[in-house]
Amino acid sequence: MDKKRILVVEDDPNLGKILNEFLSAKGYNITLAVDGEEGKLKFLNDDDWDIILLDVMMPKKDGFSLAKDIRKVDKKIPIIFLTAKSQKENIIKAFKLGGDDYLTKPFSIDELLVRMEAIMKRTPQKKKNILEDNFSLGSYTYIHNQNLLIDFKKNEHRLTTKENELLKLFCLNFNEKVDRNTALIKIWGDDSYYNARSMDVYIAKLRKYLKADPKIEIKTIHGHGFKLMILD
Amino acid sequence: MDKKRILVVEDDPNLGKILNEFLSAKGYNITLAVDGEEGKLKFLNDDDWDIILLDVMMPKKDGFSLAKDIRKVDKKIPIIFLTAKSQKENIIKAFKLGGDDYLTKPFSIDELLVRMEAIMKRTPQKKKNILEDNFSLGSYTYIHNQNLLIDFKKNEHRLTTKENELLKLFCLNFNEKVDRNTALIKIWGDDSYYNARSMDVYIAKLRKYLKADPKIEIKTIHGHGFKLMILD
DNA sequence: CCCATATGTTAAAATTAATTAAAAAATACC
DNA sequence: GGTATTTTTTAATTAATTTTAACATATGGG
Repeated sequence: MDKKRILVVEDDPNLGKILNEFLSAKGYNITLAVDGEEGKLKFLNDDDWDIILLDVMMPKKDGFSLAKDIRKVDKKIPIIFLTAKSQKENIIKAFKLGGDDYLTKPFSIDELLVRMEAIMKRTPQKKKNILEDNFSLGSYTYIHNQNLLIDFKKNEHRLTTKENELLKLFCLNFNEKVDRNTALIKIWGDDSYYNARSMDVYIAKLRKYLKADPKIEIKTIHGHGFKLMILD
Repeated sequence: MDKKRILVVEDDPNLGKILNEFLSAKGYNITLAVDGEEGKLKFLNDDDWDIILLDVMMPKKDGFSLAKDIRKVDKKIPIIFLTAKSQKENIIKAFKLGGDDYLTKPFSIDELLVRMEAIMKRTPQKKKNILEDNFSLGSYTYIHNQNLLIDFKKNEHRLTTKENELLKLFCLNFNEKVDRNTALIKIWGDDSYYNARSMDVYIAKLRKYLKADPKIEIKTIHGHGFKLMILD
């Protein structure tokens, strides 16, 4: 089984080091970021995190603000806040922002571990295996890391970067809604009007590629986004 | 609308009363047990709890022991411990027993609420409000995830997103009242005047689609909402 | 029975999405 | 380094969906 991947965003190098060593020893794969902006970059740069630990007070971008940005793109990834100050309003705010837990420093690292595990126990496994090699999409085969979409007659479509990122996002969220904004921020970096129009063009392209199998549909959810699904 | 059901096992009558009143006011359905044994009986006597709040120190049967018994029967039901003493070993033990959170008295009741909601957000809904793929609606067949309403002559109506969400909500609550506000908040996000008028337009559309079968009716409950039902 | 309010219905307006083509930008090739 | 090719973005048009508006009708309390 793959190691779970944890993004730790923490500006205190001591605590960062402790977390890194302890959690690595427990079999996790740790990535450390030392401020909110670096945390955001690392988060966006990758898409198979299992959990995120966020310091609240940090340079450049605080943990609450980062959590808000993360939730725009990913509604489900577990987030635990680690913080020095623990006023009641802050705790409530942390959960309202979509946080899953809130620990006040200094905390027991054993407690952090069991709390992390309790949350992850309730979090559906990421479908990273689905995209490991060949993803079967109706009568198509999709090999995302070769940008290849192959139909049942072995005709190959070589996908461009953007086409591939979009299709990959849909496959990772197969049968689930993908919000327009989520896709725009993840793939284009921001959700401006013109990027949205550009995405619409790519949706049309993907639909054209996929039309040989009438059972595959990129369904529009008006005002929200899209859903890749197979009809039966 | 069905309320979430909470089993509170707490021997302190004051705290029990506070929890009952507060959580009831927040729209939950509370059942109170005053010791571990009563808690166990009430838990076993019913099988659609949404979350369990357990005091640790209680007469007859302590919270840890009760949690252990509950986990023998149900691996998934969320459990939150509420306790006066907060030694590190106890916290760890609580989570090792399958607990989902651990609050030390006195705790903020608002914090309890947001923590409960954070856990339940990650807990799959009970099956009872999941619609079958092909829902038989009088002489129609409704395939909600394809936005299709098919009449007995195989004529298809492709429903728009809003039409579909509304019909789906009615089918989930077939033969039961759906409040206007419930529908507005679930589908439109808020219950402003114009959204309400918009919903009325959609009600008219659905009635038009469904008029081929005179037995199907979206009944108006003046001042409250609607009820989808079949006449006989 | 009246009246204020809620709901029903239809059409027009506004918004959002789909599609196609052309322009611009990026990349590959010689 | 310049040119051809591919990819991406912008633009313009069309289509679909949703909201607003205007007016009709029904309901229930006083």
